[in-house]
Parts: sequence; C-alpha cells; structure tokens
Amino acid sequence: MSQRYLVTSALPYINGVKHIGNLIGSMLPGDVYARYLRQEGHEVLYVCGTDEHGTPAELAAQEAAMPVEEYCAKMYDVQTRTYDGFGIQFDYFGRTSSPSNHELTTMIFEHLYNNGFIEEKFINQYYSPVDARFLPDRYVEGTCPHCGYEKARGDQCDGCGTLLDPEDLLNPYSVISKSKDLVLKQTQHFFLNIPKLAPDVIAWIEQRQNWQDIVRGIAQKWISEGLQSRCITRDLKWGIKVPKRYQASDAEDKVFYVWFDAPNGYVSITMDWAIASGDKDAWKRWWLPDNVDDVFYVEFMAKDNIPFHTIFWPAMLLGTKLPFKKVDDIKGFNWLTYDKGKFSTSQKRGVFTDKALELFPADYWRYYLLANCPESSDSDFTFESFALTVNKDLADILGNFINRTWVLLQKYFDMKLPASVSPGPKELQAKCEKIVQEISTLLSARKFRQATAALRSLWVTGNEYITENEPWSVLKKDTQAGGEILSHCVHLMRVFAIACAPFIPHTAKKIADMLNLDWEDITHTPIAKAVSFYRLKQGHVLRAEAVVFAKIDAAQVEALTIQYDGNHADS
RNA sequence: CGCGGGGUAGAGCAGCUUGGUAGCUCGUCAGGCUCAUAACCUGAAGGUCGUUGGUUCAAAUCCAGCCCCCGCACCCA
Repeated sequence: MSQRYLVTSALPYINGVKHIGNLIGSMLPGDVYARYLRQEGHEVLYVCGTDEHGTPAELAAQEAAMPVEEYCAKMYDVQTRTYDGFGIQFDYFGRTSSPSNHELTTMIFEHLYNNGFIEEKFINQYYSPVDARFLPDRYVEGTCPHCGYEKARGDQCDGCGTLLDPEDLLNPYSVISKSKDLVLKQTQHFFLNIPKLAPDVIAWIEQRQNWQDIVRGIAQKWISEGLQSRCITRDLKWGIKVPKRYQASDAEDKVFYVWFDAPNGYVSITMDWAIASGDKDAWKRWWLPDNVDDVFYVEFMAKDNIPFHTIFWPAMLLGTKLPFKKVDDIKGFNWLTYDKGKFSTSQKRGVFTDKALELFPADYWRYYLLANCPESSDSDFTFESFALTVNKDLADILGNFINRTWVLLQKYFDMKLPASVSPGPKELQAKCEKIVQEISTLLSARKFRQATAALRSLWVTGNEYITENEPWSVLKKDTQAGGEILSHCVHLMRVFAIACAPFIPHTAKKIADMLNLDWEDITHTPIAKAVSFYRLKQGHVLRAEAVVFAKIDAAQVEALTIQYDGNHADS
C-alpha cells in the first residue's frame, strides 16, 4: 500500500533570471522534500518548468529584440542550467509552451465548454491598425480623466490610483507603437463561470482541514468576497490558441490567458516526462490514479500563487468532471525581502540566481535559505546574515568537526580507519538517534527552518563529543583508545552525510567521498535510520581531501552589500 | 473599520493547532581546551511573551477590544 508522492513547485515565469527569493519560495523546499522522500524509499515524482505565455513574456522578448519563441527557448536554457547548478533535482523540468500543454489545455477547455462552465461575452476593446492587433489593458496608456496624469495605464492610473477601463482614458495611445490611431471595437471573449463551479470548489476546500492557516485564510478570503467569472482569453499572438470553431469570427486571433494554461503545465510536464521515460501513459498513474489516495500530492509556492492553486485551478479540474488528482497539501511561503526592501529587477536590487552561483557554492545558498526560509512570516536577506550563517554553521561547526577528525587521522593513522567499533558509545548514539528522528519528523511535516536547526544541532553533537573525549591527548598515551574515539567521529560523519543529503547534497556527496562510501547507499538510507555505527571496518581507506568551507570575510560582505544594493546604478 | 503578514531577552527567530516550570541562534561576560579555518566545548547575565479586559485552579498559548510595524505603481514571488 505504499503511497507515492507527487511534488510540484510553482512554475517560474520565463521573463528573466529569478532571484533567490523565488528559489526559497518554491523550488528549493520542493527539492529538499522530494529528496527526503526518495531517501525514505518512497516513490516520488517532482516536476516543474517554465511558465512562458502572456504579455510580460512578449514585452521582455521585444525588449531583447528577439522573437518570443526564441527568447523563451533561451531563457528556458538559462533557467534550466541555473536550477541544475543549485542541485534542484527535478524528475522533469518542462515548459508550458510544449505541444502537450497545448493539447491538454485545449482538451480541458473543451470539457469545461461542454459541461457548461464557459461563458462568451462581447466586450469593447481598443484595436490598433498600426500594430494590427487588439490591445489588452496594459498595452493602452493615456491621460487620466480624474487627475490629468498623462501616463495612466488602461487598468489603473498611477497618478491617483483610480481603477480605470481603457475606454476611460483621454487621448489613448498604443504602448507598442505609440500610435494614437485606435478604434474601439467589439470583440469576443471567453469566461470561466466560477460562480457556477463555486459549490464544488467550496465543498472540496472544506475537506482540506489540515491546510496551513495562511493557505486556508487566503482561500477563504476569496470565497467570502464572492467568486466572479474570470476571463480566460486574451488578444495575443503568443500562447495556446483558442480553437477556431469556438470563435465568433475567423479573423480573430485569440489565445488562452496565461493563468488558464500555466497550472495545466504540472500535468503536461508530467506527460513530457512520461514520453521521455519511454512510457507515454505513465503520467496517468500520477494524475488519473485508480485510487486517488494512492498519490499524495504536495504543492510548493509563494503566497501570491495561493488563490490560483486553491480556487481557480481546482475549479477548472472539477469542471472537467474528469477524475484528476487534486492537491492534498499546499506549502505556502511568505516573501524573502532584500535588506529590508524588495528585490527588484528593474533597479538591480538583490541577488539573482545566476549571480548567486558565481559568488558562492550552491550549498551555501541552500543552507542559508533553508535556515532562514520565510515560513511563518517574511524574512530578510542581508549579506551580513548570510556570511554569519555560513561562517558559523558550515565552516565553524560542520567544517571544523570534519577538519579536526581528519587532521588527527592523517597524523596518526595514515587515513585508515583505526578500529571497527560497534556499537558506538551509548550516550552519543542515543543523542544522535533523537536528533535524527527529529529531523525526519520535521521534514516529513515540511518544516524546513526547524529541520535545518535540528541538522545543525546534530553537527554540534560531533564537536561536543570530540571536545569531551580529547583524542589529541589520548593519542599521546594510548593509540588504540585514541583510534577508537576517532573511529566514532568517522562514523558520525557518515550520519552527517545521510542527514545532510536532502539539504546540502553537494556537501553530503563530498563527505561520502571522503569516507569512500557509495553515494547511492547514502541517499537510500532513511535519515531516521542513519545512526548505525557498524558500517565501516578497521582499515577502511579514507580519502585525504577534506571538505573545506571558505569563510566570507567582513570586507567581502561590505563590498557585496554595496554592489547589490541597487542604489548603485553601475552594479 | 480596504486586504494580508507580524509584534516573545541587544539582534534574528521557535513555541500558540492539543492552555500547566519561557526555548534556540548570534552578540555580551566568565571558564575549559589548544586537535582544528582566532575555530570548538561549558556556564552566566539578559524577557512582567505589544496593550487592556475576559474565560480558567492555571494563558505567550483560548476569546474580545485597542495600539504599533511591514507589504499591496512598474518590475516581481
């Protein structure tokens, strides 16, 4: 009856390199969770991918002076490489622009249409002959009728904050061509009839009593404010085309609004994974399982995405009347702020994922972000706290313990394990058992911040042990006794490698290499069962090269803080 | 009465669901050790848990009111 786990992270949008807040808000915790589950021996599928459609993608491509397809392909490569660099181990990292997503989204639309959940409405919209297209709200600017601000957008005036319709604007012009030659034309749009689906959605949410407060709260808020029909089409070229047979006229070029196709990506990316793995129907085991309880589905996302995953997407899936697997638990994250402010692409404020990897090893980021992840409230990134965490925890506690052990082994035992010692000292073993159990429990509950703190306390145990037992002085009198102490330290390192693996896999791998242990074995040992002191035999050859964490010094902190502050335009 | 999040030692946080000696990290002070990347280990000082009132034998934890802080233009999660 072993349950299998489906894990997804919110799909990162395509228009640029994501920042580290994005990473900790979805992909990194998803990865840690998926790695943990695999290590426990569960069957896991972890999928993610780029969300590629919509106006911002078109605008970004335009700015880069590239065709939008080409732009997306390029950014997809960049993002894929970056996540790979952080060790995010997706089973498949796909794209919402894939053929399978086109097919799936069209199919979902047709089911919704046939089941009576799609409405057609005719609305007035500006058409620009110069651009040869309809202009969505944000493509129109003009003078605000209320305050006279000249660059008011079609949906809202930045001058006075009033919500507007594009038709309200005086002297409207196209954002694309700046053309003032605009005509108001009637155009057809499709809407998802959410009020009609609401009873099912509400009933479904009622069954999810175990959701976090933030998740339930946001969902309840949308429900209590009243669910409205939502437009699912846009007049854009880039996107999944609405089948012609549903359109009022052949002349129109409509695509689905990005929010309508993006979440389907979770399913279509699984389809692409299935194709790549050679069994094209394998996706059904996850999304249309014989018994819905065979799959436990967890989504990771930042809080802004919660309405889409609690209301809109479930409404769509329910509306198809097909037995799609729906989410069991949602792990929502707050924001990571950057030095008390916001990350900003335009102001170049904050650390972005590509730069982050150039600056420091992936595990520095993974560890820091997990130890400080914005689980219960927003949390703040500064290079100062980053350096403090890395220096203290990774270098001084974990790195130092390893170094202390290794130096003595080298000096006295030529990198061969001095003794087979089993079992380990009772107290040490008991202490480790307790911590390792705690880490496991916390990870399974998806409490990353506390799990990371527990991991750290495991490392402290090592330094406690070595300090109390003083192998350096014992060795001067009794090589055998000193060798046994060091052997226990080596065994402890194996426990560390196993426990670290989901959090900081690169480091865990290095420790495994030092111990001359099989990585596969490490990553298939459940954390809670890591405390086994029997594995290594006397004479086992250890490798000399030690894991070294370079510290970040104060001058570097200062330089980085200034460089990424955004107030310095030359950064 | 716009929405959401938060107010717990100098700083950053946990604990609150399922009330019952207030816990962790950094910093500070003292000690130990000198194997180690001036690192490690131990101990101490430091909090009337924003505020007022209620429920209770008992409230950081439950309930009500109030106060303060943060985010909500583009970008962006």
